[in-house]
Amino acid sequence: MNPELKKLSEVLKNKGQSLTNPRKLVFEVLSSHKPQTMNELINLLGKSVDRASVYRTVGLFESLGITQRLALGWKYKIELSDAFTHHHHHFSCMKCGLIITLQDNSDLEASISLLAKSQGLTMTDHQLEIRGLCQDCASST
Amino acid sequence: MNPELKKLSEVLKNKGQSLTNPRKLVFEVLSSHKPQTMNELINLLGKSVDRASVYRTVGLFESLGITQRLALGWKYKIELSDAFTHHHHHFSCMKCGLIITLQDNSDLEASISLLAKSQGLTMTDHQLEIRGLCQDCASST
DNA sequence: GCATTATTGCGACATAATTGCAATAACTGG
DNA sequence: CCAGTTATTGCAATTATGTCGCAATAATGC
Repeated sequence: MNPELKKLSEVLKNKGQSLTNPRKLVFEVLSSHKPQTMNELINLLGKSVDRASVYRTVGLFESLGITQRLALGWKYKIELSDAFTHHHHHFSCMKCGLIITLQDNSDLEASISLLAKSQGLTMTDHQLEIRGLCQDCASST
Repeated sequence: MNPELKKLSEVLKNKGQSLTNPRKLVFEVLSSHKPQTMNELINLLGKSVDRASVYRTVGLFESLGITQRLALGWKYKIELSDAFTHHHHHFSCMKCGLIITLQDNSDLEASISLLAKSQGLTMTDHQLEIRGLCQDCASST
């Protein structure tokens, strides 16, 4: 069992949830692909996991903090949460739809938590999407 | 005609689009309310604008840069774009659903554009959502 | 392994979004 | 300011997306 899957198994067990086949499959698709819309997820899984179960699994994963949903482009997408990947932000190319993962930046993170703190807000999470044109699209315009 | 509406009229005319009543109404609701989900928008407009026309209008507004959609909490919401309001970010309380508008912060904005630039990306737009607990919910826990 | 309990897949339902088309309203030139 | 032209609307039908109850099935603890 690969280490990622092992971690999933532990998280589930900790919360009194079982590691079922559909959950493994959903997790595997999420760990081997970029952020997915629900439909992409459902299509990738084909008939190996039922539509309803995909929704239920994603709902469970979200409530356990295994995945997070975020808005990219125009659709919301699902990706593994920071506990399974490294915290990052996203860039979406509005022309070709390319999504780029942007690595963490301490200045940025500091500004964000400062902003929350200055308003007396308790931040658990945040997400930033930068939209624009990727290098290829920008140069071919 | 109020100045906001005047601006809308100009933008539409510039793009060869007409200023129709439904478009005015949708715009008015958006300028006098916090970010709206499609359904909130549809309900607020009642039978004065048909469901389908609300979708079509929002689609048009988005393509012209009059509105932008953003994911807050778990739902998509529509708001006027930066050209009609001031640039800002959002905080969503994950307990009570409260949405707070966060005023611009130059450090933050600088970090964001730097991040994009360092990757050779052309940024046209960005959005940040901070999630957590508002003051009331944090203190009543 | 076997019993217990949670989870799944299926079909039915509910809600959200899109489309074709005839009726209507907005813009243009006179 | 009016009539002709063209885009836009409202309506009804359709499709897509998400949810639910329940019997069959699979996972866990012993």
